[in-house]
Amino acid sequence: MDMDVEEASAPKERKPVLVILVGAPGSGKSTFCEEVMGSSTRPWVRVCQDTIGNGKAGNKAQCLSSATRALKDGKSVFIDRCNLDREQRSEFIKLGDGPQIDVHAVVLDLPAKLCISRSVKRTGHEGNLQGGKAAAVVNRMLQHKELPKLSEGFSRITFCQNESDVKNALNTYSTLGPLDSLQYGCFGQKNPDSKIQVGIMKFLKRAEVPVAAASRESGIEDPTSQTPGKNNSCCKDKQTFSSIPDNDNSETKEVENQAVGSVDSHANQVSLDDIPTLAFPSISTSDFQFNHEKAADIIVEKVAEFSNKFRNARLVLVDLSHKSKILSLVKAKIAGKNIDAQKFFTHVGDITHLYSRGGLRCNVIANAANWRLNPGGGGVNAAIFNAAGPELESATKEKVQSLSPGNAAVVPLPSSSPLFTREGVTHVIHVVGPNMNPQRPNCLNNDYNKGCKILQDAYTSLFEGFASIVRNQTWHPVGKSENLERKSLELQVQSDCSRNYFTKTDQKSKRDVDHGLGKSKKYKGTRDDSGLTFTDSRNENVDSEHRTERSMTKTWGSWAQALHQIAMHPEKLKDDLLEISDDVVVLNDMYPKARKHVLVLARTGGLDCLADVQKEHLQLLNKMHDVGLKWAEKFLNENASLVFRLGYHSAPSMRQLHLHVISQDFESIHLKNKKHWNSFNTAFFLDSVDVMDEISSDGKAKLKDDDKLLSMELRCHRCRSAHPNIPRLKLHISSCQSPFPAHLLQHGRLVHAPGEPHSNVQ
DNA sequence: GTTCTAGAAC
DNA sequence: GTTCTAGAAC
Repeated sequence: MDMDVEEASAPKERKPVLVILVGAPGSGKSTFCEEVMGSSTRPWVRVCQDTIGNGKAGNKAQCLSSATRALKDGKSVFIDRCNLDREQRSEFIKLGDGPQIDVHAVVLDLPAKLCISRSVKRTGHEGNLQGGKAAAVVNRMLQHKELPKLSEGFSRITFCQNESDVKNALNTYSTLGPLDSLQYGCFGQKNPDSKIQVGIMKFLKRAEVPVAAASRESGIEDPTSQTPGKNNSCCKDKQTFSSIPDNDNSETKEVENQAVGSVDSHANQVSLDDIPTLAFPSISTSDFQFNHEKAADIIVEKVAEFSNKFRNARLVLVDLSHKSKILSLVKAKIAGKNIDAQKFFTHVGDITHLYSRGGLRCNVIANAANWRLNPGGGGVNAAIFNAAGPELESATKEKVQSLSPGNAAVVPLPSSSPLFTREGVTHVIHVVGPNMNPQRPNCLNNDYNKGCKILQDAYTSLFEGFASIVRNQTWHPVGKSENLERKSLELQVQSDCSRNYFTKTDQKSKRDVDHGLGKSKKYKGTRDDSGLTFTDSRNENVDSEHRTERSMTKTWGSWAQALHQIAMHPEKLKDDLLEISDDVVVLNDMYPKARKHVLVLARTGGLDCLADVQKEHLQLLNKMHDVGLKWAEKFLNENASLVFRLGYHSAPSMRQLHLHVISQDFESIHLKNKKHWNSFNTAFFLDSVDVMDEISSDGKAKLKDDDKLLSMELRCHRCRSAHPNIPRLKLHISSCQSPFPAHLLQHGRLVHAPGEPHSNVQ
C-alpha cells in the first residue's frame, strides 16, 4: 500500500492534538485529563474553564487564548468543559484549522444517573458544582446535549458509553506518543456499521450479487418502538476528509458519525450496505470454550491481515449481546491497529436476522460449525441451520461431508432458503475452530499452542473463502446452484419470444452492453395495441388475432409474458415448477414478497387477468383455490406459525391469470416499495374466496384497480398503524403481534394451521 | 415484474 | 446529504 511508502519516505512529524472533551458534570472529564497527563509521554495542557481564572472560574475567551498558546508551543491540549452543544464546541474546533493540528472529541456519554450521583457526592469541585443542585444542572444539560459529529470539524471522535469504553479511551490517549497520531473517524459508538459513499457504491455495483444488492432500502428505525421522551437521535452524518498531509493516515476516507442517543437498540441501525460483506461469529469462544483474550488477539491479527486485501468488501464480527466480552476485547484491541473502520467493525445482533432486524446487509455469513456439519448442538450453528431451512443442509451435504478444525467450507445458499430471500445471504461459510471443551469431540486439553494455530487457520480459511466468493461474483453473480428458476425462465422466454427477450439474470451485463449500442425507442401505445384474443385455446398463436371487448383492459410488455409462456409450455421448465396439471401450474414467485409466496397459474389461453374471468371459469377458480390451499397447508405443516392469504391482484403486471398464495410475514428483501406492499395489503388484493363469490353471483369480479390504492400510505396489515417508509414498516411488522383485522378473520380469507392462534404469528 | 437514474423532497 | 418517487428501460 502506498501508506508504507509514505511512512518510509516521510519522517513522522510532531503534531499536537486538540482534544475537546464532551460530557456532563460528573462524567469524568477532569479525571480523564489527569490520568492521561499522568502517564503520557506527550506534553499536554489541560484547559479548564472552571479554574482558568487563577484557580477560579473563567470564561470561554480565556480558554481559547490559553489553548491557542499551548498549541503554538507544540503542546497537545484538553479542553475540559462540558462542550455539550455544537455551538460551544465550534470555536474550539476552529483552533485546529490548518493541517498541523488534529482535533478530536472524546465523548463521555455515561448514564445520567452516574454523572448525577458523582456530582452530588463530590466535594471541593473546581466548578463549585456539587451537592443537591448538581442533579438539576446535570439533568438540564443532558436534555440539551448534542453529540458531536465529524462534520463539525473533528478528525476523530471517541464515544464512551460505559466505564470500559472510558478505560479504552484512556489507554488510547495515554499511550499516544509525541510522534504518534490516531486513526481518523468515529469510534466506540454503538452502531459503527453503516453507509458508504455513493461514489463507492457506484463503483461496486458491478461486483455485487444481484439479490444482495437488490434493495437500497435504508433508514430502518421504528419510532413506535422508542420510549417516548427518550433521546432518539439516530443522526447520521457523513463527511469526506480529503488528504491531510503529514499524517500516518493520510488517505482520503469517508467515515460516518452515527451518534446514538440513550436508546440502546440495534434496531436503530441504518444501513445501505450493498458492498460484499462477511458477517462472522467469534469462532470457538462459545461452546468450544476457547480463551477469549487469545481468540480476540487472533481475530484482530487475521482481520488486520485480510481487511486491507479487500478493496471493496467488509468483515463484520457479530455477537448477540452488547455485553459480549469478545466484542469488547476485539474493539479494544483493534483500536490501536490501522484498520479501516469501514472494512471491519463489530455488530450486535442475531446473525440470522442481520438485514431484517439490524438493517445490515451481509451477503455471506460464517457459521461456527461442528465437524459433522450437521444442524445439531446449539448456538450459532443451530440458529443458522434453523434459519436457513433444509436447503442449507442439503446444499452443505452436496458440497462436503465433514470438516476438520481449522478449515472452512463455502456453501452457496439455494435461493429458496429463507436466509436468501429474507436476508439476502447468498453463501454460508462453515468454519470449524479448535475445541477446548472436554465435553465436545476433539478437545485439545488446553493446548493453546495447537489451539491458536488452528484458530488462526480457521480464520484464514474463512476469509479466503469469502475472498473467493467476492472474486467469483464479479461478473457472474448468479452461481450455479442459485436460482435455477430464474435461469431456466430466462432461457425459456428467450426461446419463445423471438422478438422480445425477457432476461433477468443477465440484466446487469445486458444493460451495460446496451449503453454501447444505444437505447431502443420506447414503444408503448399504438404499435402494441394489436394483439390478444380470448378463445379457449392454449395456443399462443391466437394472440396475434383481434381482441374481444372483454379484454380491452391491458397491453402487455415483453417482460410481462413470462408467466404466460410458462402456462403454455410448462414442460420446458418442469424441474423448476412445483406442480403441473392440465388446468394449472404452481411455481415459486420469482421475487417472493414473503417467506412463502407461490403462484397458481391458470393454463387457459386468453385468461390474462381477472378482468377476463367469467362465470364459465368458476370451476377453474375453484380449482386454483384448492390447489393454492393445498400448498398453503403443505407449508403450514412445515411451519405452523405461518399464515397465508390467497388472492388476485386487481390489475396484475404479469400476463396470465395467477393466484397469489402468500404468507403474511412479508419477510423478504424483494418487498421494496409502496406498490409491492399495497398490492398485497389494500383492496387491490382480492381474496380468492370473494372473487369466487362475485363471479358466481355477478359473473364478474369487482376489481379495485385504481392506481391510488397502490400509492396509499403504508399501513401495517395487522394493527393498521401507518409508517413513513418501507424499511420502517418492515421493522414494525417484524414484531407486530396484533391480531389481524376482523375482515380478514372472516370467510376463510386467512389460512392458518389448525389450533394456531392467528393473533400470534411471527 | 425489476432496475436504474434523476431530481424532488426532506 | 440522504431518502423517496416517478419515469423509462427491459
